[in-house]
Amino acid sequence: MTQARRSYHHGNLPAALAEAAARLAREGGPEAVVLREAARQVGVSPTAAYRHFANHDDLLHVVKERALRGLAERMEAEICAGPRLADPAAEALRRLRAIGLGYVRFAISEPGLFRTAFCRTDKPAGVTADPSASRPYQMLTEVLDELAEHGKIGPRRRPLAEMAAWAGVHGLAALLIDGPLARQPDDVRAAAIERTLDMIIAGICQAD
Amino acid sequence: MTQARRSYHHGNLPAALAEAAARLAREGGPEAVVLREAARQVGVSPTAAYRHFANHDDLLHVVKERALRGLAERMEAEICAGPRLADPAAEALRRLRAIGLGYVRFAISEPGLFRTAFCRTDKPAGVTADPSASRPYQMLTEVLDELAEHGKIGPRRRPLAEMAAWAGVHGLAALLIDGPLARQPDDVRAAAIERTLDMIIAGICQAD
DNA sequence: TGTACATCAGTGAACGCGCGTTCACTGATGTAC
DNA sequence: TGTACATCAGTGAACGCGCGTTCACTGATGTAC
Repeated sequence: MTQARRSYHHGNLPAALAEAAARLAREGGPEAVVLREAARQVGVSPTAAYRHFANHDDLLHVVKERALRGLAERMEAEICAGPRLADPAAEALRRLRAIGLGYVRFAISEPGLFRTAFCRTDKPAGVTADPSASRPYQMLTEVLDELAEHGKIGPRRRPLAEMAAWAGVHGLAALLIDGPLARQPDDVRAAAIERTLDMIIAGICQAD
Repeated sequence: MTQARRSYHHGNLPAALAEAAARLAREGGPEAVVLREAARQVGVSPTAAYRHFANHDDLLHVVKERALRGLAERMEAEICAGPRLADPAAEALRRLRAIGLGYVRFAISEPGLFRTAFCRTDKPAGVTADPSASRPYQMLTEVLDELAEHGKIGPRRRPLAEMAAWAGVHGLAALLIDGPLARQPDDVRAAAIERTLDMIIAGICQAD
């Protein structure tokens, strides 16, 4: 895989194991992250993994953080995909929608990783530990602040708007991956995404 | 447990096993639904379960349907909890909110069952199979139709409003059970619920 | 530059565990005459 | 009412499986003199 110098026995086992584990998560979700299988794929004995990871949960934890990073990147990418608007309020609205769209698109294109990003682990990770420290959450807060600044969100409605918006896209992702929207034709799915994003934006942007 | 006639060896093993399995799900979610443990709790050999359930997935499936029924009942109860309003549009709005509140309250009070209700099984169950056939979904559709009838929802916004509303409460439930709202103090959780329900209602009820 | 030694990444065999599932069976129940 | 028999709910032992994890080890790497 990596052409890094093979100075040591393997070269870079921790990274190789994490990558294999991430691949398992990608294909089968958090349940598929099996320490022995990751070692097998790397061509190493299971014991070797314990040189670099405390235990199975530690490995899963690493994959989880990686998945959260992937989600964040997708959201940022979606923001950058569209043209910046001149009107600052309109630009903030565009960004809010882009963030939501990135969230749900990541969930659709990488359901295994998405499920892993929000799976239960012993150690709390990323979002679960302190969401406000995570990059995507900061972007969301920023956008909502701007909307409030430009009068799109009433002062009394500003608090916890992050959670409301998050709930909307998270639920949408769940319905699309596992739920009733999973087996719907693509046009219905797309329409449901539009309708839900509309709901979120209209429901968030309200005077007091 | 049940004082039913002990006409047969056990009396009513299928029901007893389903009940035990439901108890496991209630306490530990879908992962905790273990066929051998259910048999153990009922005081019967694991083999006996196979007289009444095709396999493990079949048992889980039964618990899942049961959980979905519990969710539906909670939603109905929440509708009945409040006083009926004279104005039909206001009454429809009240019901919409009550349905959402019932959904999230069930998730909070019975997280294990809630997670089981939406867990993945081989056989598609209840909601997943055909949501429109389920009782709560019908209630939701009914309420939304009334709102559209009274001009609260524009005709072009009516389609897929069910999914948008569902996404909102489902995501909220997820954030409250596993996510960032799980470890927040009760007042924050309550405020987040209010804020999200407000968002859903305002976002659903819009003219074209 | 060469050698002795400490370090540490990886091995191989084994552990206990608990699961879902199957087998041939037992013994209680209900039924036909 | 009594008896022979079919039915079928439940037993007990065992299966293979794959997991996470631990043990004492080997052998390659880097380092001090």
